[in-house]
Amino acid sequence: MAGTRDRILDSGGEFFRRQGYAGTGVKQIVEAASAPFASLYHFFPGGKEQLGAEVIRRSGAMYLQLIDLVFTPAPDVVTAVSNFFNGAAETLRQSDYADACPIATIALEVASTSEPLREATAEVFESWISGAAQHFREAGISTRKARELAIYMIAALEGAFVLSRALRSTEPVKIAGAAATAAVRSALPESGRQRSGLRTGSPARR
Amino acid sequence: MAGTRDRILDSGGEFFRRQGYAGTGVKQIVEAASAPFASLYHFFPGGKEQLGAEVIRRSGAMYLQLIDLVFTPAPDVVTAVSNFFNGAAETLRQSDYADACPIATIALEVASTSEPLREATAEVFESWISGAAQHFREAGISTRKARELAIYMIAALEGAFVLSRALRSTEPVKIAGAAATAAVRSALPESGRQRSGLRTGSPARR
DNA sequence: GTCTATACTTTGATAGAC
DNA sequence: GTCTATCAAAGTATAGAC
Repeated sequence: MAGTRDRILDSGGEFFRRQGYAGTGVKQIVEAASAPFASLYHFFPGGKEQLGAEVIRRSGAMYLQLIDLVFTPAPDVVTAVSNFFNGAAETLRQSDYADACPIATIALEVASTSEPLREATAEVFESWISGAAQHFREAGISTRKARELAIYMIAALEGAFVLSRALRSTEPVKIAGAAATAAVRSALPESGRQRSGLRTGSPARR
Repeated sequence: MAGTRDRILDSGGEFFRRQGYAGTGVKQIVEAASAPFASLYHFFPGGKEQLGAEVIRRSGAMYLQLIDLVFTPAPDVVTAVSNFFNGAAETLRQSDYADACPIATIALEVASTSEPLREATAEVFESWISGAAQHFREAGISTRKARELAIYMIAALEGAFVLSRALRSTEPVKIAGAAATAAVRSALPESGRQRSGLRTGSPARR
């Protein structure tokens, strides 16, 4: 049984992802969370903005776990990237194109309207970039190139989400996935193209 | 002197792009447009949603013109793509990371909340895809591959916008631009890699 | 087409009893 | 921590005179 505070955070996360930050009312959030209205301001004295910031960081941390969950067991990074995009496409389809990135809508909304929230989204994106880059480095890619690939992969996914949700088609995600996969493959060191996922000699991750 | 109706559309476009659809009030729009409040419902009997739909289509048409404006005079499509991303990065920087895609924020907001607006964003994205694909075809790329490249380029740009606005850095746009440029280059037919922009024998465009 | 005024709803947020 | 009641403000939208 999740606590009231957690239920509010979960509920907020769902609404913000699907309807955006400005488009979601705090009353709607607490109602769906089966929480008393006053609890919102009890747990989040900073009101909607504090709730938004915590939702962003919480959703961001969960998505980072998902990245690791896909990359770690994969035989190599190329397969991991492919699986990542394929999984995203499947989630998109199953949710009727509602569930894509948990913070992209908020990120665009608040980028020029709320510094605290903008910073929260920036921290999350930075954590994803670091996380993905780490996996690329472990595949033998240079630090600099690994970060570029990570930024590029996340950008391709985010942009594909925008198109796929608007067009109601998984085509953009699939095309972006193919492109990202190809980019990662061509960035692998020669020796790594056959067994890129090998983690011999690497210290514990992160 | 622009008409009242046009001023309202322009004003709405600016606010929607920067603050999103739900985050912008109609009063704010007409006030900034120096238009009487009643004019809004005179010109847009469908209220905010009709205004939103027209803003989306209007902004989309203008951005399509921008695509053509960048691609047409470029010596080749590779240069065109590079210029396109560089221009976007410059606009982003000059506007303090406020002006990126005119409809991306709205697109994510309405994808699961308003079918009329979602359809408007879908039409716009489809027009951009067709427009960009046309330029790629003229460079000798197959119809199917040209569409894929167009989708991919737009997705990379949209996603890079999300990251760049959140991180307040042009790095993502530049990295995505480099990747998109490379993808287009490698898709060119052998004979076209030296003189890809040559439009000999092509019929009038669009 | 524009003006003033207003209806109605929802918003985020608070007070005070329990 | 939760309840009920309530607040002021902002939201969209409309009416009717000019």
